Amino acid sequence: MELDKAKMEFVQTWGALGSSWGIPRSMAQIHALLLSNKNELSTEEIMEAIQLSRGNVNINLRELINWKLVSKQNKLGERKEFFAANHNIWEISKNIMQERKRRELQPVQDLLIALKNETLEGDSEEVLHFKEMVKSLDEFISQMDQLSELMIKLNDNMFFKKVIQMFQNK
Amino acid sequence: MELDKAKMEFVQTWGALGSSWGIPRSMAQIHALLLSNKNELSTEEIMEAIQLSRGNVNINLRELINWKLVSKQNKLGERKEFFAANHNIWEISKNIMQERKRRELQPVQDLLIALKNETLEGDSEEVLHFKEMVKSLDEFISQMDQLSELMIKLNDNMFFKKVIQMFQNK
DNA sequence: TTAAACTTTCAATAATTATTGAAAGTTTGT
DNA sequence: ACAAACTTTCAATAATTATTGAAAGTTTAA
Repeated sequence: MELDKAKMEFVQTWGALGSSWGIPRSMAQIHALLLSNKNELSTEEIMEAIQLSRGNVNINLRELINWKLVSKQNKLGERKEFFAANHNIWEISKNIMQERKRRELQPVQDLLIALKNETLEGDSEEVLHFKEMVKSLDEFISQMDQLSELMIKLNDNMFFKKVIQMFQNK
Repeated sequence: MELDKAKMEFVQTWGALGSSWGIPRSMAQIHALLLSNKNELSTEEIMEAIQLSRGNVNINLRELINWKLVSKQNKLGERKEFFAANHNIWEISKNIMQERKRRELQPVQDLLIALKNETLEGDSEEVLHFKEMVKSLDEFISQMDQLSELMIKLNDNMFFKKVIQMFQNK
């Protein structure tokens, strides 16, 4: 198969994945294209490769930079800007997790904490149940949070593998 | 604060979270409502509480049942069906993870495996980079997969906490 | 200081996805 | 067999979200 065809298949599939997880398809596609390329690409090259408008590419590149998944590069003697993906899979996943946590999980945690501190009026058994639910959700989220922190620290591939193996036989 | 008000805040926030993660807002809202209630609710009660149409509630309840997050219940002497959430947070997260893995991650894994087995034509350095990228993504996904399997096994709260603590000081 | 090269913005539009609600379908009791 | 009670379906519609593209803005070099 032609390399370029393989790249485009990856771009499509990665775009679909993003899309079903609430990431704009174009953003995920641009990310996939940059991941596929060792070298940095210009806005024009991205537009051409995935058939997107200039505005779309511009906005989504900015977002990818916010997420720390892509960085701007300058080429000697070239006026225009080039873009390259961060190719470290651990950093990629760390940055995606951090960003989504901050944007989308934080509001939930904030509400759960607020609800924990509220005195609720109503049928006492129902109040008890609700409080219990809020508490266990909050605990669960905290634990996932800790687990993700842990994973970030354990970004040494080998060590991580060992940890998993170690507990796999439990 | 009134219990019902607290419930509705939770419903709204949970709905927004779902929405930003590619889960239909109504589905997440219905789930949140059922989580908030100890007792099972009828379609009518759900429609009333969240102001949704009968069709919407029906379809999203079916989906929640597919995801194993909700079950149908019968009440003695009542003809209509009632619905109750699974209240075990570990099972909830396990089921959500499994479902999303199956639906959305599987196609990516399939593609990555296919690409690993392809012979690619093109500039050899670029091919090498692309192959490397595919390989490390595939490895990463497998590891996350294993980690999630592990977590499912470690659904004993206490033990899980210990594991985290154990490595936290690393 | 000019103008070409390049980037950014954002109102308009398109595409996608979710929701409605009425009609059709099913089940149950008499 | 009937009809009331209830559930399901799905074409039409609404809501949301993403994308376009042309105009405005910026930077650079001569």
